[in-house]
Amino acid sequence: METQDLKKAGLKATLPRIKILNFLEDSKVRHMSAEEVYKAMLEGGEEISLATVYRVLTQFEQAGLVTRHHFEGGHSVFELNEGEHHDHILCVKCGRVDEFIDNVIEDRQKKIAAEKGYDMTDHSLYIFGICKNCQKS
Amino acid sequence: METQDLKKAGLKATLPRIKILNFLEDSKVRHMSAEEVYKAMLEGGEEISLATVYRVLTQFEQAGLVTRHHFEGGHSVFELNEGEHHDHILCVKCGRVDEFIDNVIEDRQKKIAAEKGYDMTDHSLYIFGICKNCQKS
DNA sequence: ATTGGAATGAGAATCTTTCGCATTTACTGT
DNA sequence: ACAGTAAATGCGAAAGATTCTCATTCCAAT
Repeated sequence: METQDLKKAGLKATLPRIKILNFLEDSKVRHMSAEEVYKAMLEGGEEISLATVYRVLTQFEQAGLVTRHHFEGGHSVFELNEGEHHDHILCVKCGRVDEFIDNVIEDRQKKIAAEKGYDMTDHSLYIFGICKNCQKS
Repeated sequence: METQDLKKAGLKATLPRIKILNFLEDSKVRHMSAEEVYKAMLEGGEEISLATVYRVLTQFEQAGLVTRHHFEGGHSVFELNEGEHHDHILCVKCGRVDEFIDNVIEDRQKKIAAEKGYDMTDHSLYIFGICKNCQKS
């Protein structure tokens, strides 16, 4: 029940929040912009305002339910937090996204932050390249 | 002579481009938004249009003269390419930016790209944390 | 000096995201 | 179940960053 998840996260279980959370959980696509969530809701016959989608996604982010990624072109995409932390590798030609976890890198980052006198809170790592498919063409 | 640098980069040596390149080279600050470059030019008594600043910075990016970073809040900053590649660690409180290079991480990235079948072209790594100064307060 | 094509200036337009405020909704105690 | 209250939503307007349009100007090769 999503209601429980929301309350656990300290959020009132309102209809828009339940619908959006549901949608993110059911969606096959892992990275969605606010606009895409909004459109998908409308197509699903749900009445919702774009402003609310933004508000809810921001709240979800603060509550730790989703992660916001800043992509090119000045727009953000959101990703439901499930399973472990991971980083991304993406194809600059077709936009394909893969995920990976690498403990060596994770550890080095902590070490570097410490060396520089930082108390590390987070990090963001993207590898860009050309995926197997796009290399053929 | 900046004129040469521009021509080498395949760009016509126009006044706005020369002025902006000059400014980036002389500036103490390494990371500048288009708006900041624009304001600095105006204050320096140079007549220039904001649209041109954007155009020129984008061209510089394509020509490999500068690197564009996508920061929070949906705005970009530009950094003159000089010296070696490096990554960034930044303070989430005061916005301070430090730089670092770590060959262990660089190597792991190449390895990961290869494993996933990607031909790696680039990467982007940011560590976020609280800097020494901000930890006190 | 002349000229064709690229670059610029100015402001409008676009895109993403946020804000303000009137209305509605969800939780609390009755 | 019911009313009260604070929080959440919808809507359109607004903001901020970036891009576009097109008339004018500049560069560089002749």
